[in-house]
Parts: sequence; structure tokens; C-alpha cells
Amino acid sequence: MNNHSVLKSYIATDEIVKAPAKRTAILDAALKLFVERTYDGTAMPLVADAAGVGAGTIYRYFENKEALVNAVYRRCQADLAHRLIDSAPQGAPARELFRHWWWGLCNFAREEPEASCFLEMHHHELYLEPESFAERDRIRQVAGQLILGAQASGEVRHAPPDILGFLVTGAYVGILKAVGERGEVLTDETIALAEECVWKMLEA
Amino acid sequence: MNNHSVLKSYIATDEIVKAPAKRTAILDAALKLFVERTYDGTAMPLVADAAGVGAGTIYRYFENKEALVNAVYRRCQADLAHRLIDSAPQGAPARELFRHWWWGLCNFAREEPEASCFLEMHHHELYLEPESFAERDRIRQVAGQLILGAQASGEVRHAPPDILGFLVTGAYVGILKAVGERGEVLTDETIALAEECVWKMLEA
Amino acid sequence: MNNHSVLKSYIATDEIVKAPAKRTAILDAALKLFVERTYDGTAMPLVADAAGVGAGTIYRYFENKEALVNAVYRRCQADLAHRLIDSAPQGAPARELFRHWWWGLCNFAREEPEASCFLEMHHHELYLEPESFAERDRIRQVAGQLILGAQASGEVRHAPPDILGFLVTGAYVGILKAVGERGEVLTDETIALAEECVWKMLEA
Amino acid sequence: MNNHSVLKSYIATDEIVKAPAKRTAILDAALKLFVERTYDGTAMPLVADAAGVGAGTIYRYFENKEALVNAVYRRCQADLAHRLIDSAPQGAPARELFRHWWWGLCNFAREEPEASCFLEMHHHELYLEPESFAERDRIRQVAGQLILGAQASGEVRHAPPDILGFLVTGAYVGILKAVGERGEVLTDETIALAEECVWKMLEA
DNA sequence: TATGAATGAGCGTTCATTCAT
DNA sequence: AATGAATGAACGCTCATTCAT
Repeated sequence: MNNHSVLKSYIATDEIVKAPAKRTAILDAALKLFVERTYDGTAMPLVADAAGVGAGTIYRYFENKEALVNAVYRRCQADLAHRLIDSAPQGAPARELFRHWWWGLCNFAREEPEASCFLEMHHHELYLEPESFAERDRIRQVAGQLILGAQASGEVRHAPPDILGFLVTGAYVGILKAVGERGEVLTDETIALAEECVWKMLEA
Repeated sequence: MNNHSVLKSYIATDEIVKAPAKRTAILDAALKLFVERTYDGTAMPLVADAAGVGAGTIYRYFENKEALVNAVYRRCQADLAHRLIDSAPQGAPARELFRHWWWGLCNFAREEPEASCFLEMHHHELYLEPESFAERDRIRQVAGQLILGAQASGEVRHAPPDILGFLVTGAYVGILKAVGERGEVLTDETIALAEECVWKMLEA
Repeated sequence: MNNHSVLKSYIATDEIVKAPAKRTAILDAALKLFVERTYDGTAMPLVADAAGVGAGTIYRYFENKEALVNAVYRRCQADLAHRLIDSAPQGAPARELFRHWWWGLCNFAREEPEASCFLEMHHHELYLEPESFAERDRIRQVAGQLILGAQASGEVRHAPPDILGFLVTGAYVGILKAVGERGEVLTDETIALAEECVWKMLEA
Repeated sequence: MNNHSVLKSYIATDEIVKAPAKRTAILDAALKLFVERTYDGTAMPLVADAAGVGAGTIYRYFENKEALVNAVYRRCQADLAHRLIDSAPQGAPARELFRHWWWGLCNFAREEPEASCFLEMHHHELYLEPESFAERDRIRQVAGQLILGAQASGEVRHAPPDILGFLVTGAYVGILKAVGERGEVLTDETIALAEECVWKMLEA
């Protein structure tokens, strides 16, 4: 991170930074609008307006609308993967690992509400290339491994790991919806309460 | 009148059934396509083709696309409400009530996969009239009352009923997704397994 | 006229009268709607509704929309021709003949406001067959002859008869418009006043 | 700024004129087609073709078909108002004022035949906003004042000014029709002849 | 590099006409 | 003879994409 910002300021004169800044603005605007209005319901000129660029400019950074939505999805998924996997405590007991994942999910929902909503939208298969699902599948795989390990050590109940994964993810989406539908914020208390509930589903 | 209804059933293949049959065909086709391609992604002529009627015919039964999607939603929601509420065992212990609801949800998902997927789609608020949510809210209200009762009798843990409701619904959606993503069928075993897991979330 | 109603009651049992009654209802409804909403702006089912018949019934009496509007036009024009020509005083002085025509026009406007408006609508050439203009041209021809005669006898100024005809007709349309735009009725006083004004245009 | 406007006129064939030129082409094409085929009878793609632009381009300049026809009407009416009012001789005798107005109308009909026909079409109330009639009403008001003045000075007969106005306008429309129906041109002689006739209607 | 005016295929919808009843 | 449900071509309009500037 430090490394990254150093790099940025190093070449911050014009050519290289300017363009990515616009690219980011476009991705941000697209994410917000796709979440608010769906993919098909979002007009490209609207994305351009929201990003503060010309309609044609989007096509300098993304080949077409599908390429844009794929980039949006990958960026969101990479963010989530970073939160869940890269910073996970190694070799910790299952209860602690679950806590890390659960709070990772919920903090993601709190800090990146648009990204978390976007990832849970249906119909991604209509416009996403298979490659775009790679990071999602990696997360699932890691989660599956962790569950298998915890089942082997008797910490988690014996059931197909993917079913358990979907139950947990589903509960997380339920929380997202509960909070999103009313204008409420997701409090630490609610997260902690839900964590306990959901752990009961997993516990051996 | 009695005479009339006898007559009706007598010639039910033709005069009486025909007109509503077209309406039903349109609703069925619309549901299928909305689930497959989203609301905005579904062109009306496509609905007409899938229903086996002319493009203009849809507008004899529904004022416009929004009226159609509202009718689709209400029909799905009414189906679900019937399964969950109308046939619920009265005064049973919480564990048994939960089983009824859980199997109601899962059987709905098995027998009406399109309807169950459609109800869980996001962005309904973009095209549904507030009145269309009445049945959904009724289901939630009944569920909330049941949870409150079960909490009073010490059968269900103390936590905000709506949070518990969303956790359960979320887990159900997780199952839906698990089954939907792979072409799998939802087996009795999987339902029973998930039922046990999810009950653990609720249990006091 | 008496003759006519006798004929009607004579065969008023069923077959023959019933059908023409519907034809008349369709013509009446079409005239009203064409005047209110233009030809292109009037939907055939609307005509059917206004006439109190089924949409398909119109096509039993008129081959298509164009045939209908042609029939409407001819009926209106025949009505006007009857009022102006058939009952005109023979061999009267020009001033008196003009009075007859002027009051004929204005009474037509008062008694058949829709017909008089319809005849003055533009764009009839877009849907009327040439033959439909026959009656209109006959009226013009008779009027032209009268003007020529009155010019020969020194009662009317020397100017191309058709120009004079259009000036008079135009003034009549002006009165129609004046009355139509405000909800007013066309009073005898207004007609008499205009008559005097318009005669001044013609007077030698 | 001064610099700028110099620059503007310098390159006026390109940068500055181009955008309004397209707008003007659309207005011209719409006027022509509305006159030829009525408002309801004119399809937007037809307007686009006639204007030499794409179908979607019209909507960059006009919000919708109604906004287009309103703009067409206002432009025509503004043209006429300019001809009749702005260049009228001040304080001249009624006979001379009438000559100015009459030739203003007839020259308008000769130089802008489509505009003059369009203004006299019926059914404008079906698609024009009330504000679009402002200029027409201003012309009528000025004309009414002139008539009142000429009546006070004994130059014009005593009769409701609006009735006189409609008679004159009607006669003008009669001339328009006479010329339009046959392919004839409106000659100075015809205008002068009609002027004399119509003045007789007004003369005290 | 960045723009936004321009495009035309395709949308949701209407309506003149047909035809089974 | 009369109906009105059904049709599909054509409407007004939108929007992903291009390209001259």
C-alpha cells in the first residue's frame, strides 16, 4: 500500500496517472449505477455523466459495456478476496477463522456497500466472462478447504462443505438485505449477534 | 346458475378456459424470461413469442410491461403465502412450526423453481407498485409473530425477530443458489440437513 | 320526406332497417371523432365504441377506414348541397340569392356543426377518392353560374367568380372559427351582420 | 470576447452554424410534412429522412414529437408576427394600415406557403401547449386595437372587432385555399383585387 | 487524448384489420 | 349478421457505439 502510493506520486506528472484516475471514476460510477438500476437498466451515457467524462471516453478504457461490467465485477471480487483470504490468521482454530471471515464479510458490507450488493446480484452469468469468476471460485475453494479441515478436527459438523458455505453466505446476504431494506446501519452488535447464530449452523 | 357451472365444467376445454389460458401463458412466459434475463433484459415481443401469442395480445391482458411484472410478482407471492401460512399447523411447538415453514419454502423452490427465484430477485422496487408487496409483508408479519411467540415460550433465542427472519430467509436463498448454480435437484436429504443447521440458528 | 318515413315504417320489422341504422350510427360516430381528433388520430375501435357496435361490424358496412371517411364526407356534402341548391329561389335577384346561400351555410353550421367543421377540414385529399369531391364541385359550379349571371346583370362586381367564391367561403369559415373557438352560439344577429359585410365584398 | 466573435464569423460555415443548421433542417422538414400529411399522419422517421438526419438525432434537439410541432408552430407564428406588427406604419389611416396587413398576410402566403398553411390548420389545440398561442393572441390583440381605433375615427364600420377580424382572416384563408388547390401562384393583381373586396367588408 | 453529436437497431406500445365463433 | 379477441406492421422513442473534431 505504501509502496503503491509511492509509485503513484513518483509518476504523478500527467500521462500515466491521469488515465487510471478516469478509469477508476468510470468503474466507481458504473458500480453505483449497476447496483441502483441493474446492468440492463443503466445507460452508458449515464455512466459517463456520473463519472464526469464524455460518453466516448468510456470506450477508451473499456471495449464495450460488457467489458466494463466485467472489470467492475473483478475489482469488487478482488477487494473481497483480499479482505477474506490474504489477511486470514494462519492455523487458528475454526471458531476464530470463522470470526475472521464473518467480520470480513460484514466489514466489506459496511465499508463497500455498493461492491457487496453488486457481488450478490443475480444474473451475472448473462454478461460476465467465465474468467471473471476465477476470484470468486478461489474464495470458495479456500473456504471449502477450511471447512474440510475443521470437519476433520471435529470443530465443524459433517455436511457437504459447499452446502455449509452457501448457508453461511446466504445468512450474510440476509443481513445485507435486512440492513439495506430499512436505511439502517450494520452495527457491531448486530454483526456479533449474527455471528453467534450463524456459527451454530456450523458447530459440530 | 347451478346449471351454468355444470355447463362450464362440461365444456371447460373451450369457452371458459381459453381466455384465461392465454393470460396464464403470458404470465408463465414472463416469469420464465424475467428469471432468465431480468426485467429490463426481457423484450416484450420475446414474452409474446414464448407465450405463443402476438405482440399486441399481451396488452389485452396487461396495461403495460410494469403491470405484467406486478401481476407475475403477485401471483408468485400468493402461491408462496398459501404454502406457508394457509396450511400451517395451529398451536404446534416452535420446532414443528419451523419444519413446516422450512419445508414449505424448500418445496416451493422445488415445485416452482422459477417463482421462487423470481421472488428473491433484487430491484423489484424499481418496477413494482407498493401494493404488490402486501402479501410479502403479510408473510413476514406472520413469521414475526410466530418467532415472538416462540421466544416468549423459551423455544427460540432472544434476538430481534426480523434479524432472525432474514437469517433464515438468507439461508434458504443460499440453498436456492447452491442448487440453481449447478443443475442439481434439491433432495429431501439436503433439505433435512439444512433444516437442522438453520434450526440451530434459532434454537434458544 | 313524408314519403320517406312511410317507407321506413312499412318495412320496420327487422332485416332491412336494422342494418342501415347501424350504418348511420357508425357514420355519426366517425364524423364526430374525425372532427374532434382528425382522421389519423381516430382509432377504428374508438369509432366502434362510440357507435355502440363491435369493432368488426364497421367492416360489414365499409371496406376500410378510407371507405368510411369517404362515406362520411359524401353524406356531409350531400346535406350541404341539399340546403344550398335544391331549395334555392329560382330567378330571384342576386341580393336575395346571396341571402339564401349565406343563411344556408350558417344554418348548416348551426344545425350540423360537426358536418360543417368536417367539410372545412384540410387534408381531405389524402384519403378521399376523386369521386367524393363531385358534390362539392357541383355546388361550386352552381355558385359560379349564379355569380356570372349576377355579374352580367351588373349586381355583382367584376372579378373571377372562383376568387369571389373563395372569399365568401373563407369569410364563412372565419365565422365558424370565431364561434367554435369560444363556446358561443351563432346568433341570428351575428349571421345578419356578417351577411351584410360579406355582401359588400360582392356588390358591384 | 470581441476576439471571439470575430473568430466566430470567420469560421461561421463550420463550428457555429453546423449545430443550429441541423435543428433548422429538422424544423423545415417537419413543417413541410405536417402541412402535407397532418401531425398524426407524419412519422418521426419520415421527418428524420426528410431532414437528412438519423431518427435519433431529432431527439437531441426536441424532447419529443409534441415539442417539435410546438417549435414549428412558434417559428411560423413569430415570422408572421414580424411581418404584420413590427414593420407596421405608425399612425397611418385605416385604409393604409389595412393595406399593410393584407399584403403582409398575402406576401407571407407567397414567400412562406408552408408556414402560412400550417398556421391555418385545425386541431392545433390537440398538441400545442397554451404558451405556443401567445404570439397568435398578440397579433389578434394588436389587430383588435387597430380596428377599435379605426371605428372610433369613423373609418371602419361598427361591429364586434373580433368578428371583423375573423371575417378578414377567413377571406385570407379563402385566397390561400384557392391558390393552394390549383397549383397557381398568387399574383399581385389577385392580391390587389381581394384587398379591395375585403376592405369593403370593413369600410364604414 | 478526450469529446459529444450522430446514428440506427431495437425497445414498449398502438391500431387497422381479420376471422373463429 | 355481428362480434371482439387476436394479430403484426408500424409507431414514438432510447441507447450502445462510432467518429470527426
